[in-house]
Amino acid sequence: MKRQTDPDVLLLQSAADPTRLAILRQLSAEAEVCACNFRECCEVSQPTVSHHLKVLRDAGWVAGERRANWIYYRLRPEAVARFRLLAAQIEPAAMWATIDPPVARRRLQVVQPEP
Amino acid sequence: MKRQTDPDVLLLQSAADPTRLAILRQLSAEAEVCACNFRECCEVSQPTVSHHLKVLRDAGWVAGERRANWIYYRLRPEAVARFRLLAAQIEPAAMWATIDPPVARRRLQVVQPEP
DNA sequence: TGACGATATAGACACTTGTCAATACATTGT
DNA sequence: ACAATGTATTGACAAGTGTCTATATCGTCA
Repeated sequence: MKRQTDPDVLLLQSAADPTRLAILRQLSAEAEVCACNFRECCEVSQPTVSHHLKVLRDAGWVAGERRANWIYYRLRPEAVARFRLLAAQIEPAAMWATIDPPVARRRLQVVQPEP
Repeated sequence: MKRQTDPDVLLLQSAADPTRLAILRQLSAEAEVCACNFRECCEVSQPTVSHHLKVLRDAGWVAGERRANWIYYRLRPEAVARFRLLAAQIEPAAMWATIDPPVARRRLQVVQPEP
């Protein structure tokens, strides 16, 4: 497969799973959630929760803080900000971009992700 | 794997690929792109481009219009809007959500995706 | 009609991913 | 030190994904 060094792709991939999106939604509603509570909203086993939390941690989406036996997770604002920036960049191009005649095979100015 | 009936997950999954994100970015810059031109920005074969365009079409991200031999693709504003709504919903919860004492094992109010 | 170019589909293959059971690790309390 | 509880890791497996080559389909033009 293609190497995915693009951090935006990583951000999207880590969010693009039912269980992980449920975790992100829960963290949007509660600010701080104990790891032990994610089993309820996701209906998966404890190791699976742990696995998904690791994916989200590695992608920068969440951070966990240990308190006694429990680890409380929260959203990382940097990831949220990056995600919103990405969402803002995906938009129908302005109308003036279509005025040139539709010439097939013309050379594209390839779009690059933001560093 | 878990069934993914959640349309937001579908939207994310279809965007979470280097080639497809490149396509979406190109369409954000150009409003209308001939299918034949995507090979340049993605460096993949023609069938692969076609495959990814199908994924994006099925997810509602893009629509193609045939003109003579060529098919011109553009972003669908509905998908863009849905994506932005999703991005707006993922956010660090408000501070007042943390005032209750951190009780492990408390019952969660499970967050559901918007219909 | 037939040739040509653009796009889509089919099939195959390597690789990745999500899941679980079993186990290890960490922290608290007896 | 030991038991109990929460979390992480390991290893295995089925299922999904991205890519290609080969081929089919669609539209245009001579």
